[in-house]
Amino acid sequence: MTDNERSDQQVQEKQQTLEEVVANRRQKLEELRQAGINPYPYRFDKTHAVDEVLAAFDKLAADGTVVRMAGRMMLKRKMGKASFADIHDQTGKIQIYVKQDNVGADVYQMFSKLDLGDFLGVAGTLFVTKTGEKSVHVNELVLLAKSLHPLPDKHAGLVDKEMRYRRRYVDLIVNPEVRETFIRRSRIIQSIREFFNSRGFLEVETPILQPIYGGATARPFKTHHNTLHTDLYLRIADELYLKRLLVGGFEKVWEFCKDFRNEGMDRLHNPEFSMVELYWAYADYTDIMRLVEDMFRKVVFDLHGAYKIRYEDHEIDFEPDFRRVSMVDAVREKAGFDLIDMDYATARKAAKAAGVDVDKAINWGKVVEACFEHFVEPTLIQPTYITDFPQEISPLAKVHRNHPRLVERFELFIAGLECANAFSELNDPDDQRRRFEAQAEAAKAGDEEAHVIDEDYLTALMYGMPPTGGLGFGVDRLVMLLTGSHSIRDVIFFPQMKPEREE
RNA sequence: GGGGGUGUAGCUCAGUGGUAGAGCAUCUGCCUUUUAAGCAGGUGGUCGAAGGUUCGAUCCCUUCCACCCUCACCA
Repeated sequence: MTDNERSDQQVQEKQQTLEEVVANRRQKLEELRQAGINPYPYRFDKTHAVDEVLAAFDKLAADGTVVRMAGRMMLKRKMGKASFADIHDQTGKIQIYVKQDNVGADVYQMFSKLDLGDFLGVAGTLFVTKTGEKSVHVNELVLLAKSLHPLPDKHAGLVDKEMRYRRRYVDLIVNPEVRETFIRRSRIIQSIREFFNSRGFLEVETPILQPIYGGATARPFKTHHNTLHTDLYLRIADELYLKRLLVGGFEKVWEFCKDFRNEGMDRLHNPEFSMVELYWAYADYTDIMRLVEDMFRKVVFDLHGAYKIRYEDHEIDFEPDFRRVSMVDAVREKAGFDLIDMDYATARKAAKAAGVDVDKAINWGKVVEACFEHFVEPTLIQPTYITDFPQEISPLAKVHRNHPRLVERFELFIAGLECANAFSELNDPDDQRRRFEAQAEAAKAGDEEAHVIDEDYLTALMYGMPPTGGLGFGVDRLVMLLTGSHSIRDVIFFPQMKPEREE
């Protein structure tokens, strides 16, 4: 080799930056095409998934069955004229053994140049190596898709959280536990659907684009319809539409809904998130409590085959009846004072003396809520229904049958997380109008999240809505609980991120 | 919005007031039962961005950007 040739070779060997690695893979792509190989063929006849092969390995190996498998090459160990490689499919990974004698020199030459990340299809028989690894003895090998972008470190994987969220597809390739979390998410959703459908609830769909938002207290995302020349809002809740369906004569409806709230983001909040809402005519909030308990037990058991789970250092048991305690009683237990008969000023004084921050508690209900959050909420580890909320903080719930200051409402807490919210729904149109008007006052006083008056909804109530129990729960939080995830971002495939800046 | 942390090669990470290192990936060679294959050799960086201090900054200071944690806010 002359000096000139040597330096040419060194120039050609330069491929350090990402751009150059990609360029090198493109070069291989071109070489494949020159050799008459389509690097992106159309299909592959696959007979077995990895888990199927591993489950029936002994029999398939003994029979000499030819299996046809496909997946992404994640590791490659080349030893001259024979190689091992690990192929991953959705169900797992398996080792393949590619020997020049078996596949032929041309195919082996091609295989030698394939990169980690390429998709392969192989056909072959099964055998166990000297070291005991279940493997595929490949007789036929085809490239199914060329990968141009290198994968993260084969051992350390991808750790950087920003990259994992922004490029979830890479996260999924290299971090198998992420895939497992999302498979569980899917199972949970299936289990919920089975439960409600089996109880005779009709799964329905209601608008995401709404002219007036409502059903929750939150700031909305606003958009514009060009042809109608009108502003629209992405829904913050489905409640008011589902209840219109009860006016219309449906008795048991529910919906899996994506809701959107234009608020802060943290480990429990993503601007777009999944809820289930459900409405049940002729039922009240005690019926809903029984329903929720049954649903949680089914979902937990379907997923874990047991009623006990672990979450963040707690063992949580779904088998016993969920505890029920009213909000003021819960505060009395922990704080030692009883708010139920105090007026606003007295309650506020008592709360302040106990160290509760009541600066923003503008009425009795808000004081009760502040005391509850201060003293009680963090202590609610086992599934607990907190019932009978103050009226001021519950504009869509019916007044309590035994107490005028309270409404028939509960929230379910598990592991300190708020996991469900339900009422005996307010169906008195005049009372509903008064509650909306109180919200409008609050909005005027600067509450950006107060309810807007929805005249059409009030009209619907005037036609008459049966007594109804209603429920809402956050699907993402339930998935967090059941998958041991600390952040909502770990149970949403593509959580909201700030757009990357163009450099 | 407050506080704390992180940002160095494609990935995972060391490191230093005198313009940088490892492992993996990648490239070349050898190797027909390896498995984080091995062995030998090679390439690779505007040390997040912009200012400042300094003879000299990746390191010290300021500001900014992104992400993480946490508190606050928030059905």
